[in-house]
Amino acid sequence: MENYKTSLDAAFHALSDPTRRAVINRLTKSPAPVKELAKPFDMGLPAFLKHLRVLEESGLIATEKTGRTRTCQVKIGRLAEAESWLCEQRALWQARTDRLADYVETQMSRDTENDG
Amino acid sequence: MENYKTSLDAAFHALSDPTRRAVINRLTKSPAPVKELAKPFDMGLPAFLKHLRVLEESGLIATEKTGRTRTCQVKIGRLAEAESWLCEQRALWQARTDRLADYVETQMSRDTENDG
DNA sequence: GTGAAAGTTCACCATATGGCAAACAAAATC
DNA sequence: GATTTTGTTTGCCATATGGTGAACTTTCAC
Repeated sequence: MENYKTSLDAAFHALSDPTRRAVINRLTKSPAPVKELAKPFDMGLPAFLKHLRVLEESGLIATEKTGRTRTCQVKIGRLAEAESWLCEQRALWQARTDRLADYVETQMSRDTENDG
Repeated sequence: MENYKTSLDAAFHALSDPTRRAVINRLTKSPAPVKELAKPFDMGLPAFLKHLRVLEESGLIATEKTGRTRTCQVKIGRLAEAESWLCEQRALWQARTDRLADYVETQMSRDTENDG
């Protein structure tokens, strides 16, 4: 497995796979054991366990084994970190487009002055 | 290059690399040509171009060549799509924890009734 | 205590990723 | 028109990813 340096690397990587996103989506509704999580997917348990491990190592889910079943649940913090990063980028972009709109407006009113 | 089925696959994959996230961050401030974008990074142009292509194929940026320079800019829509997905998951999780809190509260008040 | 259930580990495979160096193309500059 | 600048293509490499089947462990139920 690759060593993702930052938590964002690992979180976004984990989210880039549809199986893993579906698992997250399922887990937002309630915690669940491995077998139930794996049921909707057309792949063997070993492959599915790899996905779970990617999710766990990214910090997007936590798992705990009691008896012979392993229960998984979402850790909302990591999800929120990723969301924050995206929000920040959108805010920066928005700030720029706002400044640009201001500038264009200023130019237009200046042109109007010159015309009048 | 892998064929990501959905735009979310491609977007999250693109965002899982620190170089590519840095490029997005830079581009939120203003469009820029390839060479300027590549300057902060300790890698050759060919490697950097691969990153740019991943970003472009994911729809997170658009590029246009005029003369010998290629100018890149953020496409905010894709960023917003990814953010929306995360927001949705958080909302689902929140809804559940709210229901859970309600339930616990109900149980507690019932217990109090039984106690009194 | 036998057997099924739920995970887990292992060895293996094809393909994708992320980097390099070198050669090339096209446009701007002198 | 020779040179530099900017980007592009090509071939190559090591490692990561996402899957498989087979063997194994532990726990639960009978």
